[in-house]
Amino acid sequence: MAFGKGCHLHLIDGSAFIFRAFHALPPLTRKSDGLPIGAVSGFVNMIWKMVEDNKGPDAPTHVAVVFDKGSHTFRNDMYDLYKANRDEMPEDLRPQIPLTRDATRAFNIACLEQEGYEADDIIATLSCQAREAGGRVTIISSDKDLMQLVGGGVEMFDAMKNTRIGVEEVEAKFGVGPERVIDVQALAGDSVDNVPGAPGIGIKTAALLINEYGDLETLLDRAEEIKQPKRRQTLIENREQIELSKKLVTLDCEMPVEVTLDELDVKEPDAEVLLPWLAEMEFRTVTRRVAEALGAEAPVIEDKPAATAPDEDAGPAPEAVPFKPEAYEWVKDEAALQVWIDRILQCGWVAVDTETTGLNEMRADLVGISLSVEPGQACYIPLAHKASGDGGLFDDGKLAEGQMDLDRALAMLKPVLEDAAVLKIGQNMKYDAKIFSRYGVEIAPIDDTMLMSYAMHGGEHGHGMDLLSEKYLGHNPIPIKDLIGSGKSQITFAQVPIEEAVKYAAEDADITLRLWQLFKPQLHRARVTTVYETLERPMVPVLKRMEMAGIKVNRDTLSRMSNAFSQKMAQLEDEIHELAGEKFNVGSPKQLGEILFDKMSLPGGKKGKTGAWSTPADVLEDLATEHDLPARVLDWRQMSKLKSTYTDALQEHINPDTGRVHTSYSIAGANTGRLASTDPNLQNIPVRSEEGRRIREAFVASEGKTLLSLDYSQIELRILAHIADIEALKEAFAAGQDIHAATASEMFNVPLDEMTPEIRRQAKAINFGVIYGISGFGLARNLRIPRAEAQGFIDRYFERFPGIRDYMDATVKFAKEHGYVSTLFGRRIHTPEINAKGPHAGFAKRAAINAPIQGTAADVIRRAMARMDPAIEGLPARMLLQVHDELIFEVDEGAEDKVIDRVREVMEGAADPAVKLAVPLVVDAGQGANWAEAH
DNA sequence: CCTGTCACG
DNA sequence: GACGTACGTGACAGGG
Repeated sequence: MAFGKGCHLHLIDGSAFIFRAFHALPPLTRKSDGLPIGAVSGFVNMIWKMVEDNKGPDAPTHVAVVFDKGSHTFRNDMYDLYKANRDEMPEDLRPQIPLTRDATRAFNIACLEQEGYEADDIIATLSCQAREAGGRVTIISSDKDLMQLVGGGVEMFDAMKNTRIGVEEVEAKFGVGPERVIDVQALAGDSVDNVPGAPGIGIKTAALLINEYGDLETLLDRAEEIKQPKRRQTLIENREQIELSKKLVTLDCEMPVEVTLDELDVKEPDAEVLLPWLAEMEFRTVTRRVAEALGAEAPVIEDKPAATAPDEDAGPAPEAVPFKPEAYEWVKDEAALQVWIDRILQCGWVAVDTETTGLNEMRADLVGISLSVEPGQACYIPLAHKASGDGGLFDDGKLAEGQMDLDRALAMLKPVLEDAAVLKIGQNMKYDAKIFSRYGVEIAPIDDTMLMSYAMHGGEHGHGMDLLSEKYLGHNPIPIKDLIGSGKSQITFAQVPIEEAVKYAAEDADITLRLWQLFKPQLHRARVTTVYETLERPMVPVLKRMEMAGIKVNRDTLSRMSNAFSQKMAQLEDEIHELAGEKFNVGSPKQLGEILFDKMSLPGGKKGKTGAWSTPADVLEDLATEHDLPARVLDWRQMSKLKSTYTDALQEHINPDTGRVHTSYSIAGANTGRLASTDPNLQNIPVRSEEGRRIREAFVASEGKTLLSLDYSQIELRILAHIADIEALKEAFAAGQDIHAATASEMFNVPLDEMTPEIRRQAKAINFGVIYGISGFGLARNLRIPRAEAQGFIDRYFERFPGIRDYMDATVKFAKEHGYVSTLFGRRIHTPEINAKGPHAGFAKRAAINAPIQGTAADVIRRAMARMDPAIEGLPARMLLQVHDELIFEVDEGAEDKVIDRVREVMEGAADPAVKLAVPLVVDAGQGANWAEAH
């Protein structure tokens, strides 16, 4: 196609780009043979982006990539020191130079280079030709040496910063228009290219002089008139050198190029050439994308690591991209953010991390966001960092410089974060999802490295990011303490200087991305993909909604109770002091022990590790039969516990904005698969004692609504019956019998209709003991009976239910062989201590026996929860709390029965279809205006 | 920061 | 033969 008016030529400065890419990007290597290809990869991505982006009205009609050829040019003939201070080309870059040319040809783009000339001269010549032909030119480069070409239809574009450079930008840089740039450069010189210029004169002064005299020649001719003696002398003395410099910096617009503009017309890449080449380079992502765009099938790239690569479990591979905090980008404006968004859309995933002012997701404010799409490449977008102030009373709280508008950044990111085609990767994503949600962004879909670790390594170690990074990437991240301190002098992340924040925050995203790349394929090999996808990951959106909903807590109720407890405690305290004959701190076990066991010489005292007397409740209970003082202390302790932990602390947790209490569930906290509730813990609200149970009256349904409580009846015993395959238990459950009574009947040969509460109580204790990995000692203590008697019960139990012992033995044997035990749904709980010697051994054995039972129950309710939202969709109900075997809902008055039916169906059928339980799951339901009534 | 105690399933 | 033992959690107070 002939080049002429209306045509648009793109000239890509290939040499400059790969140099910049080489230094800016992490040293990526080809997996199969370790060939360094980081710069080529950056180049290919840039080219592909240009191809993709340039389909609009401003699309180029002609394009070429221009390279330097050789190191000797006509400038060296003029000045032998030209570019003489250049370092040797880095060893890892050298092999990438020819590959870049191959890449250009593979994309079917003209590849230009000419002996004796620099790429800049080719660009200059073609630009001039194009301009004369009436066309437009975009030079893809940020090289200042090319800025003299800008103007009259020629502009530049910085591909790495994604910014265009026009006349204004050139003026901003050089202080003169493009046509006078060479004059300024001639005076200022250039240390990079070793252009001498005028000593002592920089760009600022040069621009000043040129603007005053019009151009370099006039300036030099009239140098005598310069007022400043030093400048005058310099210009006069160095005239020759300055004139040489101008020749060096002036690009040759009339060199003999070997191509015509017409030959540079844009051509579609040939899939049959391009795809095999990309595959050979092992660029997985871009190969896939190009194949999609060209409607061709992506060639298979074998995932064949270098022969020297170690086993992936042995630690980080040696070719791993190193961590370089200085490579992380501080995103300051929309253009820079847009570059990241484009990269994310191109690769289809992104690691995301938010920085906030605190750990409470319902109260913390967003301070910044970090992103990473490739190991070693991450950015931080600061949004609400404060300008450095003393943080004191007179700190004006102004925002620091270099930050995007928060709303604007979120508006730009929202489509990506909510894009179903872009996977968002996080470490403990529930936290970030809640933060984003408060800013109107519902992040999805997600992957969570913490939960991947939990699925694969539950029981082996914790799943915090610092630990995972150290263990699996061999990298110790910057501790947050280094930035915000700890204790009293702790500051918020908003007060951290942005330079530091970038290194910390971007590193977190980088680490998360690397962990994800490592874990993702391992999930499958560890056979826990289903566990992760059905039991862990679905908890994130479900718990997010529950936690954000919160539960209404009546402050007045708590406050009144608190006062009542205070009065009662004061009264008890007086009585205790009276009985003791002296005043002491009742709340101090140490002081209490001294009163009881030293002063009063009561029996049964034991000392703990610290040498202080131990005064647990059971010891005091024994003493209470004979003495008033320990009985009063027990009452006091109950009051004290209820007051401090519940009536007082709970009030502090009422969110002032919502009037509700928002707990936070840890998905990966408990080894068995149970959730854990924190800040506050709503899974241990009192219920067993009458006084304690009244705390639940403060947990209320909001106006016009009702609280529902649905809980699994005896779920762990049912699971035991199934797993250990105990006929008698299964039958009792199938018949809907009272399981503890049935156990008692079987063990003690008492007909059900003659069952006494006492016998049933003992059987109940044994049933629980079995689940916990029974021991004579433990049962004896629990039932307060002699150890021999307890052992007799156990023996009899195992006689009647031999399958239980078989299950226990088999489970321990499996754990010893494999190092883990499994739930019915495939969750693995590792038991690293199982082969330990000494007292640890007993613990580990019982934990191994208990884990599949407790864990399966945990899996069941997780499955129910994952299905619950769609099941109750359309009903005026929402799920608020989970307490291991119980779910709490808030529903509109009148909808109770309908919701109970639907929820019960989901809960009772939660094991289906993955596991066909040999026992029915039964759910009991309650309702009321508060939790005490509903339970 | 650790220990003891006690709230829950 | 002695030792130490129910399983899983989290929060608070005391004390070093």
